[in-house]
Amino acid sequence: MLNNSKDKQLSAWRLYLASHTHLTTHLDSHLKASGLISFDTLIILTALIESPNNRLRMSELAANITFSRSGLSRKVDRLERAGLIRREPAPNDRRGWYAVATDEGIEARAKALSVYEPELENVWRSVLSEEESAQLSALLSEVIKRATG
Amino acid sequence: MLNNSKDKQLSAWRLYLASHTHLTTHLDSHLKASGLISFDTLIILTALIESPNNRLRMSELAANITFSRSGLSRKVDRLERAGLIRREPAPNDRRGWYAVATDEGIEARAKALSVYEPELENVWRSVLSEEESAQLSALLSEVIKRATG
DNA sequence: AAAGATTGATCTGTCAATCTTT
DNA sequence: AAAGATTGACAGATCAATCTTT
Repeated sequence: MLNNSKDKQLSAWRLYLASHTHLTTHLDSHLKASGLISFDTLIILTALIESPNNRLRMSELAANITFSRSGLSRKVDRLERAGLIRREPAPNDRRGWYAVATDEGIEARAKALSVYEPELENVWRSVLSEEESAQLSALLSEVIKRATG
Repeated sequence: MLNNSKDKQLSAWRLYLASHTHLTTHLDSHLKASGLISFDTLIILTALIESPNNRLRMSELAANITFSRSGLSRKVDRLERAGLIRREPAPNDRRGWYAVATDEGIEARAKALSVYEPELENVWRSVLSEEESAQLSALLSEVIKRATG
């Protein structure tokens, strides 16, 4: 009864969700326990720092991120108060703003990565061999490509 | 420079996160657009309904779920107000409570599944072949097994 | 004292409405 | 009128403190 293709998909999906929850909560708690920036903040700073001049328009940043536009405004507010990001007006469009990673933000991200990356490597290595990891990457790239293409 | 095993892991991880965000937001918006229970509620009701007598101790439910214990209390409050769940005292331990899915909750879950499952099947089929899906399931079961075992 | 669960205070997220510029 | 972004009002999540029972 549980053998048809639909149920296979449903159980694959459940595994997917369960593994995601497990891994993210583990990694996130490691960051918090070390008194570092949160995972969300890490993602935002990374998006900025990987862009030219450490900056992205609010709308571009929102597109990279899970948050709604208004949620992002508030998140950037907080990060600005914390000194990790600053806002700059867009030169050619007076409606627009850039979010820019500050030096402090760049440093905070580097510190977080120095905890996060080894731990990610640890966790990942403890659950998948290098070959399996490559297999998984290949599958997921296909997922992304077909989902967005 | 991006060829060592650590960077492979990091990029696999990014793909994993990106695909998760993409798929969950898509599916969740489908539920909301249909005026049905949220995805979180679906997960909670499913956990209850798959347990004996449609019930689980609060602490057991919390273990199945992302939420913190206090977060779960509040969520169950709301679901109780909505009539989808009721609380019953545990017979042998007067500290404890069961969360029990009501008939209305069982029905609401069935309705949500009738939207969610076909859409999940749609999405999943559009991004992975049946063989790929089986491969992914196999990999993820290993992840879960090794992460929790 | 520890376990099961809830509550108070506070922070974060979201929707709809708003403001400014195009 | 539409695009870029923020704000007000409210719902949801989280931490620590609390209460009850073991």
